[in-house]
Amino acid sequence: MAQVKTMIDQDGQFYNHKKIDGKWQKNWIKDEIYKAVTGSKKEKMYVLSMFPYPSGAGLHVGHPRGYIAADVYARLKRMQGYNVLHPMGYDAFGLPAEQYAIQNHVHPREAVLKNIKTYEKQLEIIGLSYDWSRKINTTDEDYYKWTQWIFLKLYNHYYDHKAGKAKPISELEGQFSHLSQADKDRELMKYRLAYEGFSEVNWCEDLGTVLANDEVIEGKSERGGYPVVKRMMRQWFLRITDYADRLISGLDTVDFDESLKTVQKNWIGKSFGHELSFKLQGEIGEVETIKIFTTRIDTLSGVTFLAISKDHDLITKNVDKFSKIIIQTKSWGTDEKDLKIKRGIILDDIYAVHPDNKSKLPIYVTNYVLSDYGFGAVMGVPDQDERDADFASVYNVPTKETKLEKPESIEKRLGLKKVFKYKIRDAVFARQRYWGEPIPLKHDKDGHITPLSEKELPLKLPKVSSYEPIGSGESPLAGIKSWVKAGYETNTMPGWAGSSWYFLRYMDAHNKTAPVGKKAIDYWKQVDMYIGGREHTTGHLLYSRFWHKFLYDIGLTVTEEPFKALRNQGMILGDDNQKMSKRWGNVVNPDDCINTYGADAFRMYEMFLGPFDSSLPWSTDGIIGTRRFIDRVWRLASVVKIQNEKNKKIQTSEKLVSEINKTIKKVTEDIDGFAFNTAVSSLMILLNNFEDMIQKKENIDQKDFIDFVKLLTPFAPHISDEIWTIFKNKKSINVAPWPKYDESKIVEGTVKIGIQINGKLRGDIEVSADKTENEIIDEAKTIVKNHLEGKVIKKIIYIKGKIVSFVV
RNA sequence: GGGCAAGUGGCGGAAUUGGUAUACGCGCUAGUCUUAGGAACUAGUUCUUCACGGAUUGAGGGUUCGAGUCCCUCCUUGCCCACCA
Repeated sequence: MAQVKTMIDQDGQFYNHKKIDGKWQKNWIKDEIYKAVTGSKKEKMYVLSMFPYPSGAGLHVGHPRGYIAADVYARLKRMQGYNVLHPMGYDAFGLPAEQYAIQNHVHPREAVLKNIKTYEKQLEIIGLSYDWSRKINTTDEDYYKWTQWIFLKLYNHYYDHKAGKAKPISELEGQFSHLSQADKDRELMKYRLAYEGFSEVNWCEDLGTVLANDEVIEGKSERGGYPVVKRMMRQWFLRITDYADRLISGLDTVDFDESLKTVQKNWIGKSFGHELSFKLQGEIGEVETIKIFTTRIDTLSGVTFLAISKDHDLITKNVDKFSKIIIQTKSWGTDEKDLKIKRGIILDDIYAVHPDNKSKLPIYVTNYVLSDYGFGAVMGVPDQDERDADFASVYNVPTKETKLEKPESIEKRLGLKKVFKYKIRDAVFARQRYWGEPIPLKHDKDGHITPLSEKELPLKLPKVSSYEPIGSGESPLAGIKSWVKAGYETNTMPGWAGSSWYFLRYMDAHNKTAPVGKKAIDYWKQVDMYIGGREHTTGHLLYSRFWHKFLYDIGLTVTEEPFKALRNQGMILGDDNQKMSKRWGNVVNPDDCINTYGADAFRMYEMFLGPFDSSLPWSTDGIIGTRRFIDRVWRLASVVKIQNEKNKKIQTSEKLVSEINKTIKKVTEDIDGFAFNTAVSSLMILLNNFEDMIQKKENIDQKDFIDFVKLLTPFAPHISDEIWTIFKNKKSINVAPWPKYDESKIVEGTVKIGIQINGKLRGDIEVSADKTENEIIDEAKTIVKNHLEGKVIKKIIYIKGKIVSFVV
């Protein structure tokens, strides 16, 4: 190694990342080498990182991990000759910007633009290969125009379950032509994929606003600790439940993590069972039966009671009769702790009849039956169901031994239907807030709703004097006279609206006549590789899949699924193994790391830390390792350069050529498989091999060295380009062809294999490729002859290239 | 309570999927060069033992010539969902 050092000293040069990083970042933009070309003859490859919500806090070292991985992948694909689309943008509607606006009395847009600026500066110095010409921002009018457009399409379509796809609502209008306008509106609303309805919200009287679930802690507002109650509120919903089956079946066609698929399937929660009506007897009113859903119809003989929720029709349609019960149930808490205690009230003078044995079954109003699943009623089988048993023991309901029966015979006897039920609920698509897309609908005085025409889009957010929700719990839009007078909807869209289709917009970011043009969607089709956090599994990812399927139905997209493959990154934790947060004071800023060690060392370290999908603690100490690596590559480059200038004919040793070919294979496969940490480590091993050769005064052909630099390029694009030019190459190494390996050169002359006796390692042996099995075994015997003395060999196992094992 | 992961040196982790455990990096120890070094380089570094040797992948058991890897029981940690009938 002494030789290496001397040469460096003569040059007096160390790698100066501060100069070189910025130089190449500028060059790349100037030469537009990362620009994706729609319609190119090259094969397309759409690599996407989940776009960020630009918060005021900026990036910490955990955020870029996914971006860097996506970038490494995109750079590999580009070098492999693909036409790569790798864009970036911002998801900027939502609560934090609005809070900031309220506190600082500025327009939320100002906060958003300020934060985006910070983000962009931080992203820039990492050296990511984005095509910035396609940048989007969900709060731009040119963008949210199309979010509103999609909403209108949802409003104007229904789901035809026979055809298995969405169809125009106009097809249904004929059915209701005999009705009055108001009745017709009401009927159609039951079919629209975007529909108006009511749902319970967390209402805080003192704050005069609706709160999200995570803003409520133990029945009190997080801010101020004021009481929070449930209240019904007018909302908009999207009928995602109509797509439940396709959202499940589509999972079979995509390359996602199996555990993630399971989470989505469980979230959708499809279960198979039966519906059954129990006749009521006694002092019954309007309601004559209680309908239940069960997945265990085979346990019917064990039913000893019925349990219904406090919102069941039987109660709500007999308010006078059950007024006492209604008052009592109101005091039942809804917190986790309250729900652990089973509560119930028996209905007097009224009971259900068992369909088989005609026994009288008591009916209880309980807190453990959900009102919005099944029919808000269950048959109680204490003998079989733990929860029913739990309840029965508290209220002394008798238990009956269950004789399990074949579902088919019960179906036949009672004439039951098989049905499917889903856990997933229709998605609430309205927020009583200012900073979101206005919902493009008009309410007439008589209650009739008129959707805006496409020409009227975008419906722009009006200026308001205050961003606080108004005291009625409605959004600030309800406080604007002209807005209300015009009849515009005062709810805005939720934060996930803009993010449910943004990946389509990148394909054709400046299209004025459609969300995405025909030519662009036909070429790009779908995202080939999507990278982001696992926390979006049941939110963004499910909603995007839903929207995409709808857009497919109406002919806008050309694939059923938006994302062909998905990879999740693990979280970067603080060095105290806790989530990085200001609260714990363990936040590490990428800017400082990059400033000290350079973008390449930072990028490599992020990838080297550990497996991409596992959560790992950050330790800035370790980054010195990848920085040393960068320095050593730099020194090696100057040595190789001098060697090649001195000698015209240079041949790299066979052993090193073999190592290079091995590494080409390994790095290519590892990046494809998102095993970045082992890819980096194999680059380090190869560098060690190069240095060994230098130490042995062996020469290295610069062509072979450049192959190594190419392997390095996806991880460390700056130094790679700098070395590339030092060796008098033109353009950028980032668009140079990826090296290919030669399988025949990987095979080494000799292999060391282990010798085992009864499974214990007792020695090893150097074997050349031309030796036969018998020769190897005989040689092995002599090596371990001490261990074999006086023993009879019962069996010999030989695994080529791995092991010789003697059983004695 | 349910589901899903995962337990390997002082630390982050690797192991061709049943075949030489601890690659690579950090840290640490010693040395070289240096006015100096918290720089760079060289050598060493799982534990135990002066050594020969022995032990070792959360614990215990099993299958196998051979187990970090497969099976069973238990323990621990992390994440997600939580009364979905």
